[in-house]
Amino acid sequence: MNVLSDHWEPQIPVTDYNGLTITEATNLQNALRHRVNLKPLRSKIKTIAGADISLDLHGEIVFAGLVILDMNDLQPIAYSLVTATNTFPYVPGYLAFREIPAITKAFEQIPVASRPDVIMFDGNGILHSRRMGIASHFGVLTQTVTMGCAKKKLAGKYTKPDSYKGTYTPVIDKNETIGFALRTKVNVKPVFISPGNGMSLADSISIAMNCVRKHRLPEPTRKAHEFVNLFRTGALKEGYHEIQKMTLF
DNA sequence: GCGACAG
DNA sequence: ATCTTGTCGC
Repeated sequence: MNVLSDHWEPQIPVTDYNGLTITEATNLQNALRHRVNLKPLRSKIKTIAGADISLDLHGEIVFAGLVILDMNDLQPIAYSLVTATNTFPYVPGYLAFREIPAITKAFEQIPVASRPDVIMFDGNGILHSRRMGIASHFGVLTQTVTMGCAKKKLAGKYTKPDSYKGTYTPVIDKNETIGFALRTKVNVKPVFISPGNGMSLADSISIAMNCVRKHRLPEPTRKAHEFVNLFRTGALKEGYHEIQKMTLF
């Protein structure tokens, strides 16, 4: 079956991009972009996960993970960690092909009943020249609600938001708003927020702001980065784990 | 041709 | 992304 076919429905996510050429990758992005859903979220979200990867010295082994947080207090309640072999090089605009295979593996390891309402990626959603950043790509493949939070701009133009925390400006490409530059900390470089799939532009900026605490990066992405690094250095083990809630008495 | 360029 | 030391500031 050809994944580029218009009639192909994503049931079992395609996660093997081994040997794909950039031209083929571009074609896949152009085929998937029409499947992105940017309608407003309908239900209130209870949990949100951060997704990220970490690489070993040579960049051959991928340590991937998702950390699920309770939306109320942004505390981690579970995490899923896996390793995978690296197959695709890093090419700006094609990050999805490098990270999605491993992240999908980690996602599928989470029991269906425990899967997060939203997944925040360390990268972009539609803030991409073909509107197909890693968050949108993953969201379409797995039919999940996703968004992106990148540390650097990938596409579009924007004016610097004011130095105050919580201010943001639109990132515009071809006369279209594709995301926002959000100041999460006073006098600190903004982060770039965009919807991935299953939510609107307004939803993405709203959720991002609700996930910011004391740091530049929103908690989901920050925790995901922290956990995959603990995994790479051996402090955490592969698998799906639930975190016991701290009881005070 | 030149500048830009997620992780 | 990863490696790497000190330093400035809350």
